Amino acid sequence: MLLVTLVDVSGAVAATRSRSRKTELLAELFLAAGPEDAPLAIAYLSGRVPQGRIGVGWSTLREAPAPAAAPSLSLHDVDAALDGLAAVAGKGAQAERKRRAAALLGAATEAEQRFLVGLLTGEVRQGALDAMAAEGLAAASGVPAEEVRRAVMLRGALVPVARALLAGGRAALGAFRLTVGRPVRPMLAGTAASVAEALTALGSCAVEEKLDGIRVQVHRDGERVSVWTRTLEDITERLPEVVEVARALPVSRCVLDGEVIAYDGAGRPRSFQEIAGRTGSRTDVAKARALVPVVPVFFDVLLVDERELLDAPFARRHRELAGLVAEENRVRRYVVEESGAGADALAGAEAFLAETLGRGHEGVVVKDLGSPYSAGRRGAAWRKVKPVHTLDLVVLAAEWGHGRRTGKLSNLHLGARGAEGELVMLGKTFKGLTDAMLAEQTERLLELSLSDDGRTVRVRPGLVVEVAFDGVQRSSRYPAGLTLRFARVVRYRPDKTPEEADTVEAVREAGAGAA
DNA sequence: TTCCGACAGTGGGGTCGCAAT
DNA sequence: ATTGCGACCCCACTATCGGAA
Repeated sequence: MLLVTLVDVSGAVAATRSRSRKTELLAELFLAAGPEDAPLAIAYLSGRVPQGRIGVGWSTLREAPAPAAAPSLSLHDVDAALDGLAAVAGKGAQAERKRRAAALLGAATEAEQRFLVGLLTGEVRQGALDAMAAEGLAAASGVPAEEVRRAVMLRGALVPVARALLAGGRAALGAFRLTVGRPVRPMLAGTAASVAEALTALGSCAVEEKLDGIRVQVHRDGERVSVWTRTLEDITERLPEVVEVARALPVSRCVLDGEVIAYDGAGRPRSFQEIAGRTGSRTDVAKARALVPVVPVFFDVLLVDERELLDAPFARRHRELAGLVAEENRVRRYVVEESGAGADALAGAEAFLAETLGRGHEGVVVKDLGSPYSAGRRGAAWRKVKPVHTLDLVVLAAEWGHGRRTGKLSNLHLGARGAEGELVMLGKTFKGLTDAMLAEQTERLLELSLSDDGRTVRVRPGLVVEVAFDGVQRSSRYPAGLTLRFARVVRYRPDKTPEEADTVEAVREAGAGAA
């Protein structure tokens, strides 16, 4: 199949907002590709490259060569070029990657170049990625979408499922079962504004500690142990402590879900930054381990010996977990039975949240005790509750938006008042803004404009915004040495002047309170 | 008819490893 | 030794479609 065929379909998918139409277009293309080309077509149209890390990003692709006049590239040509790129390493790698990328782009037409650049920078913006591609695959093969989705969740990837389905038909999906040694997509949590809201939504539930670390899925088969992240990266080699804990469990096979954290000398949880640094270290694991030893803390189990538990209710899965894993390697929890739901249960759950925060953790996750493990879904069955802080900050500048925000000032630079009354930048945010707010802030900020370099508009201090955030973290980027974690705009404060905005000192205190 | 679950889009800061400077 | 880049970790929120209620 020619790349141009796929690029045309991507354009058509982007041009319609109807999801059912997108699904039809994808299905037609997958059928046309045939078993030979469909895996590549599906990978590219779901915004992925099979090679994974290829070391090519925006910077490498900045200056594209003149486009080809006529399309000639096939999907296999692209695949071969990406194989070549992925294999480049060592001295001169940057230049060699640039050369190879330019050769590929030079063989592509203008439209093909745009698609390839988007694909390689993770910005295939056609309003249909992984989940829509799975829908398209289901439509193309005449198999219920639910079965395709489940197979993808259990295999952890779409392309192998597509290959099997197109070659072997619906019956081939039976092979995709929970398999020890092969990770499934983890179940994710939705949010709730308060414990009360979560309890009302869920009935019989467990309120569990939410730990601020790295999500891990651990598989053990005999002496063989593997550890994966949320996106199913294999990090077994980096976390020997986790392997040791798994090997010591009194079973021969199991699949566990949990979080890796670290404690300081006083037994308080260390910051996310420290844990992430440790988990990311792979060159000298022994040294990293000595500095920041980690501990796995599990909250779910998907398989024990021959018992597959994905579809078992959470209450049953937790009984299995408690029988398998020592208390110090399990999250603390507070159980609310439906029969006991009421003021007492709410008070108990809220007290548990307060204790959890007091121990230095992030918040709680409230989980429906009757729910199965919905691999890969941001299930309504799990709801996280975290405290939110807010401050009033001054807009110092704003960046022009991209995509659907083109022509609107979007990303706000936020400042607090310093000791001398000067404004100190603390970070940026583009979150929480409705279309109406985007339109209004664009107009107001342009009135306050001091300069515009085409990317960033600097403004006179005038606009004050109420910003919500989860906490304060150390920063090497901003002058005060700190920045807000997950900042988002709640509302404008037209009633406040920049002189009435919060101070850096107040931000620091909010951070201390949050920790 | 209205409501709500699921998706995609729009990006944020920190950290590590690698190659270039 | 420092810097730039890519890739990954954590993530919040809004708009929209289309099926459920």
